[in-house]
Amino acid sequence: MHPYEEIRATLLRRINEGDWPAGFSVPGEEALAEEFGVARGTVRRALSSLVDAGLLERRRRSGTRVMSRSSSRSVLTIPIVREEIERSGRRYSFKLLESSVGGQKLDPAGLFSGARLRRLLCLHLSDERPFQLEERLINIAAIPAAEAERFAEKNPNEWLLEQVPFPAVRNVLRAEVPTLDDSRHLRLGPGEPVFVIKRQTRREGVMLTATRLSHPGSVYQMAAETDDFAEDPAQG
Amino acid sequence: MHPYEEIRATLLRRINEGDWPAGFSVPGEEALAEEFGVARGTVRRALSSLVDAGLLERRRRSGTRVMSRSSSRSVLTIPIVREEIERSGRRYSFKLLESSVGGQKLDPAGLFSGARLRRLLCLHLSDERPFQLEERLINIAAIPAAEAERFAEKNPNEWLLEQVPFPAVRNVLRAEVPTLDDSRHLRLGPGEPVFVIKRQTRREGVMLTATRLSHPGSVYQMAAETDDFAEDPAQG
DNA sequence: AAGTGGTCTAGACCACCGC
DNA sequence: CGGTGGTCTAGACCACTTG
Repeated sequence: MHPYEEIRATLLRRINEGDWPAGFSVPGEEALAEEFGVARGTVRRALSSLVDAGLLERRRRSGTRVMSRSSSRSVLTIPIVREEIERSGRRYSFKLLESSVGGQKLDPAGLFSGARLRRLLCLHLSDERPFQLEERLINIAAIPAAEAERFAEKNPNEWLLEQVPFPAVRNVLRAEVPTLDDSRHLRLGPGEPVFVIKRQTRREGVMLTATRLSHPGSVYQMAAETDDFAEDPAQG
Repeated sequence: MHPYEEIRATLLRRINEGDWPAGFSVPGEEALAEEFGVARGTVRRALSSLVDAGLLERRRRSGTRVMSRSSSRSVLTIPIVREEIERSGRRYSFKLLESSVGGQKLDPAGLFSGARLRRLLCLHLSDERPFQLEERLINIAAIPAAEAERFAEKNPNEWLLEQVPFPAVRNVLRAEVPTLDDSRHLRLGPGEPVFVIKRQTRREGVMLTATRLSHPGSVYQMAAETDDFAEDPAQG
């Protein structure tokens, strides 16, 4: 175990066991470096890790303080539909149900401020069973190739990742009563809700896509963990 | 803008514009340091940031490569119920509905491997309207004070955060048909689904709590963003 | 065996901000 | 103004893994 890991673990223990309660003013970096017998950079690295995790807050001149935990940050890993299905041992396929090109009438919420848009409705299947219904708007000005693309081989999701591999993404998660399209295409049980992800992607401030993904509630779930959860295996 | 930020932005552009496609072998840290005219530590910092974001992968001896984006990692911020409600300008209150102490019969899934458990059923209200139903199991061996606590002033959530401020957390999110308890307490509309969070917390490998949180689907949603989303404001 | 990334050091200077 | 954290440097040595 490296020095910075031990220092991180020590500081974490002091916080979680109440030695350093919320609001406590942590010794300066120079002082900690002396206490642990390391260079300032090493103790800084341990502190940074705890700042990223939301346990500490640093401010110039006034020093480092223990945060009161008002929220926890978990990492939500959002897989690619096809890979998610194939990893579970099922066969993936998709159908393009609707496709059109247009302007503001496709974007009632005004997210794209009037740009020309490609609209797609696409169903993703797991072993021939409906798994995800995707309704997507793509900004043609930002991604010109989106106007003519047929989406015959590649699904819109993966095609877009080739155009812009790592956009900035925002997801909103909801439990909803199925829409008409949902009921038509997802083959839901009676009373079954849908798990909805509303996603926006941007690159350098320009809105690229807005998407609504709906899934049968009985077959879909997402997991989110704090960074330390995986490194902290349950005891047998 | 600091050198490491500019370097990060440059590398990001090379990846997103296809100069460095998935699988591409990035020049070594020494070479990049020379290209940008900085110390190796500085270029390393930019690389680390992209590794954390999932864009790059580093391996000793074989070098740094561009990842193919098989998933995206978003940060899910999970607020404290009371603060979430009060921030929206409403009045928070809660009711302890059921409370008991027992062993394995409370834990059919066997998560706690037979430990003595405290079980709570608790309703959280926003302006007197049901907002969240909480069913929680607490490991008494790990948190002895949980056996006798009355939860009269503080709700279980916040009381536990005083005992263990920063546990490791795993959340599973689902859209579900309401259970009997949900319908009884959440005052749901006809056909309205519930948004369910199943949460486990651990500290140093020991399971602390297992909780099911259910919310009326019509009033609840969660948001998850990539790190760069906030820094990348939409254009007017 | 060698070359890559991973860690650490000792020091310098800067930027912010509370006093 | 002074003291804190923030950035950067130049160099050393280590650890892993692949050829």
